[in-house]
Formats: sequence, C-alpha cells, structure tokens
Amino acid sequence: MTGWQDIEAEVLRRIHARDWPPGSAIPHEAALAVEFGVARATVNRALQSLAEAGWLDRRRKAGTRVALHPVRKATLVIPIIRAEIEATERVYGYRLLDRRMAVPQDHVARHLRLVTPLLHVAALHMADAAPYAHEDRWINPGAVPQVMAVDLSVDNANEWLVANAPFTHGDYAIAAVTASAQMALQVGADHGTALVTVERSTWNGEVPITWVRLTFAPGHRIRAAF
Amino acid sequence: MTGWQDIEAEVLRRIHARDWPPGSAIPHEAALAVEFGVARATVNRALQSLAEAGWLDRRRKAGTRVALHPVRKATLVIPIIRAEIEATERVYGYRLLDRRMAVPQDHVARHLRLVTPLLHVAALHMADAAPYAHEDRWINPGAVPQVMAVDLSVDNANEWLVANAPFTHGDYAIAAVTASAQMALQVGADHGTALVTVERSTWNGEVPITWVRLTFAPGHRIRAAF
DNA sequence: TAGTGGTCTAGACCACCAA
DNA sequence: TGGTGGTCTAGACCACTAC
Repeated sequence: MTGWQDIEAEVLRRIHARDWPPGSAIPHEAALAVEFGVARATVNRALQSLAEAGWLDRRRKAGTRVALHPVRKATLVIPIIRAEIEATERVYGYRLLDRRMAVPQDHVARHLRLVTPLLHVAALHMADAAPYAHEDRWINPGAVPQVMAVDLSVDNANEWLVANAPFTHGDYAIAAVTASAQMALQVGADHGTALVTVERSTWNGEVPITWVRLTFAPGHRIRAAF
Repeated sequence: MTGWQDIEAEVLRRIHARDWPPGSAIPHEAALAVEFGVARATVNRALQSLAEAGWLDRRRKAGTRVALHPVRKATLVIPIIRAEIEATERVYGYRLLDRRMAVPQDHVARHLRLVTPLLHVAALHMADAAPYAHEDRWINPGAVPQVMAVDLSVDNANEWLVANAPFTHGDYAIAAVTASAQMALQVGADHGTALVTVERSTWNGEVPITWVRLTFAPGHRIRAAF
C-alpha cells in the first residue's frame, strides 16, 4: 500500500504546504523510513526522484534540504516531424528542394568543427498540403557514408538519420527570425513575418553527424509542460 | 567496481554500436544480472534509467527493446532571469513599468480559467543597462493575496513568486512575434524585428497562480542540450 | 497462465564531506 | 571522524500482459 511514489507524493505535499519550507532541512532517510514504516531504500528512491526533479538538494553528511529556488525543468520532446503532424490528424507531406555537396557556411562549419564539403539538403515538410516547416540540413558523409546512396526525395533525411545514424548527444537552440523573401515563399508567410527557428546538431561521440535548421510556418508554437 | 552506472554505460555502448539495433529485444534482467555478475536490482536500476532517457522501451512480459525512435528529450531549465544574466557576468537591472488591477485579456482569462480582475504587472529586465526582456504578467491575488502588499518596484515579481508562491505544475510555449512599435521601444529593437517570446503559466493544484509573457531583446536564443 | 518488469525488505558497506 | 546519502545484495512477492 505504501510504495515509493506514495512517499514521494507525501513529501511533495509537505513541501507545497510549507511544512518543510524552502531551504529547510528535512528528516534524514532513516527517520522517514521509521515514520512511514518502510525500508530506507524505499525512502531513498522517493527522495532521489524528488532531487532529480529539482525539489530537493541532497548532500552526504549535510543531509537533505528543500531547494531554495525550485529549478523546474520543462522537457522538450524532440519530435519526428511526421509524427508531430500525424498526431494532430493531418496528412504529412514532404518535398525535397535541394541536394548537393558543398562547403558549409561559416557558422555551420564552426559549429560542427568541420571544413570539408558536406551533403546539403533543403526540404519542405507539409501538413495537409500547407507548408509546416522548412528544413535546411548539412550532413557529414564521413560519419554516415551510406547517406550518399539514399534517395532523399523519397526518404526524408530527418527520419532516415533517426533510424540509421546513432548519436550520443546534441544541442538545441530556438530563435526568432524575420522571413526573407525566399523563406516567406517557402513557408507561406508574408515577407517580414516573424518565424520560429530551431537549430539542432547531433554528435556520435566526437564525430559530428548533422546540423539542421527548421524554420516553421507563421504562428508555430513550441510547447512543453512541467 | 561494477555499479549500475557502469552497466548503463555498457548497455548504451551496445545500443550505439548496433549490437542491439533499434527495435530488437535485449536479454531480460535476470540474464544480464548473471552476465555482469550483479544482483538483478542493479541491472534494473540501469535499465530504468535508460528507459527514462528514452533509449529503451520496457513492458512487463514483453521484455525490453531498444527504442525504435530514440525520443530524445531536451531539458529546458526555467530560469530566474537575474541568475541567467549574472551567469554571464553582466549586471542585472530591473524597472517596473506598470502595476494595476484589471480584467485580463481574453486569451489570458481563457488560459487561466479566470474572469475576475487580476494584478497586472509590466516590467523590464536589463543586462548591463541594455534591455534584456520585457515581462507582461498577470497574477491571481486569490491564490497569493500577500502579493498585493509587495512593492514590486523593488522586488521583482519573477523572484517574489518563485520564493513565495508554491506551484505544482505549469505549461510553457515559445513563439516568434513581430515587434510592435511600443515593444520595439521597450526592448531596443527596430519596429518589425522578430522577437522570441516565452509564455508560461503556473498552477498550484487547480488554482492558477500567474501567467507571464517574456519578450526578449533581438537576437535572443533559447538553448538546451541533450 | 506463465514470463517479465516493478518494487519492497533487511542488512551491509562505502564515499563523501561538514564539523 | 562520524553522520549522511549512495549503492549493492539475495530473496521475495506482486502487477501486468503477451501468448
């Protein structure tokens, strides 16, 4: 009846109720284990979960304290664009705009720490035949040589890479840009409209895989909950 | 020598190395426990961690499989603006622009499910005396009556609420807007510039606490790693 | 219904670090 | 240096669900 999630909920209740105000120390694990009538490992599991969520600060010997600034974290899911569109009952569409080997622009080269020619891909993702997002991508063929043989007018790079290019980590940046004349045309916006962009790069250890900038159609919102 | 994090690393290595390709089943906990020479609980800890990170799909009876689409999650830290600015060695500044009771705009009222008058606050956050972000906030005095007595020209609402208004959850939306003439003036942009906005609402159980929209100065980027 | 993951226990030892 | 959290173990029972 008393699982670690019950204990987590009760501790969180006490934090919210200010029984244990921010900055204060809470009883140590052994004491809570006695109070709740469970093994210490069970309390430990609950408190670790709360610490990971940012509610508690735990240090050996110093004990456990309620976080002063509950640093909440919102989790952004990095989606497959097709899935994101189909989740809202719309029909996904895709069109390849460009595919060529080229030396990357400075900011891409610097970010990926590569100056060799890369595979450049431009494409458009559509929802119910309306533009959804423009994709501007550079792929490192040194990391995924097989990509050169893929017909990217059929398989889109987004999905092919997810399925075929393992990565260990990456980074993510969201910004706002004013639509250029060309981009306005692509995403169905008026010239000068503000658009959301997401830039992402992924790595496999020290090897850069790809850099991509998605420019979304006007009105796009990136949502998260916490 | 063999802790759960070592096992996590080894499993992740096998996933990256395609020893266990996406979609394939991996050995069950008991088998891995034997292979690594540890207790099943230790293997369980490692696999749970990987499942939470999105690398594995686990279901009772069905076993554990490598995720087909490694749904990576980027973690957005929700910052105290002062801390964000001071982290880059700049001097934080704050100016209250407006404070009054008012009936909220439609979209705010709908979002918070409240039609009563709320406390409206407008303020400017600065970094080294340059505009950093404009804050447009509505606070529910029914949830935090003490806020009415706070001198918001000294204590900024952002920090006061974090320290004094416990919340259980919230939501988050990022968008791009074209700077209005007035907003352009506030954040030091040209009229028509694209600006990043972040809208956030927080709740304490069923009780809405506050809705806020931050409009950042031109060029602002929201970053995350994964 | 049986196989798999989810969790609990009681005890133990260790790592860290504030006092 | 002692108190605290971090982790491991061996065993157990339970919950879920594919078959």
